[in-house]
Amino acid sequence: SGLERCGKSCRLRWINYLRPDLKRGTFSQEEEDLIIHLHSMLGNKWSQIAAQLPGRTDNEVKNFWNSYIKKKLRERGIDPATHKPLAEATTTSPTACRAVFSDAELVPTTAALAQDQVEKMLDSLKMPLDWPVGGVAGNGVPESYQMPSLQEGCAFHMGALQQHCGAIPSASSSSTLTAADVGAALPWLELGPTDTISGHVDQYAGALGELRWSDYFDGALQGQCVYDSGMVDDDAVQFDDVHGLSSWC
DNA sequence: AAATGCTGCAACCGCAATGCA
DNA sequence: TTGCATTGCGGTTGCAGCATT
Repeated sequence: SGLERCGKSCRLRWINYLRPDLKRGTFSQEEEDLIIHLHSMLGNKWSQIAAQLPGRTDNEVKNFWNSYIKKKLRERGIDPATHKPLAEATTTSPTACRAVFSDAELVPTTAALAQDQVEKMLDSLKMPLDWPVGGVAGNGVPESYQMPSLQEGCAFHMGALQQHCGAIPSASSSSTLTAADVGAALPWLELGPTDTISGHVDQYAGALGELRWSDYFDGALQGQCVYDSGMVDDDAVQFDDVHGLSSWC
């Protein structure tokens, strides 16, 4: 054609349009699910998302998100930016503001957490608890807490933890997770000497490594998934602590 | 048939990171 | 170390094609 393209423009056109290995055509349901899943973990990291989709470019993924998925999620009452129900932004009701967590935000606890460790954790997080145990101090703060579901297999909301504890190793960095990482990220765990915390670290790292797509609960009333049922992986990490964590919103 | 609005997507823009002489 | 070119990336725009009025 008579179009004049600079080198940069040519390169871009090759990458996004002319490359022979591009898949083209509409996105499959599997690709759509994967994009939503990865976006919940990575945000607008289009190149990283596209890297998991053979034959798709970051530009294509970005356009697909902006033109289709975003709209679809909104129609389902989900905020595309946060992957949480839109209702959350307009209400303070504890039952209505239940978070929609992605796998990346969930880290299974260990059975080894002692009750005093749990209490310490909840206290350090300053959670507005709704299960105080053992009376209330003069300042109105419960003296101790009960977290019935904090047992093996339940999960924390990583976003909330991150606000209080700073950087927490992400799933993508789990391969390099060390005891020091966990200790630095989760100081409230007070895991103890190195030789005794390896089990915790292994479990933490292992759980991160096995995180999979699933479990987007709105949970407010029926505990149902806010996304299509086909997008749920039944083998996903069990998340059974929605009740308590809902009060964090 | 014409005007207007909407949508999808290729392309553009600007910035940061990287490579290299 | 410095300066320039190239590459990578994410946000945004322009526009063709389609739908609606």
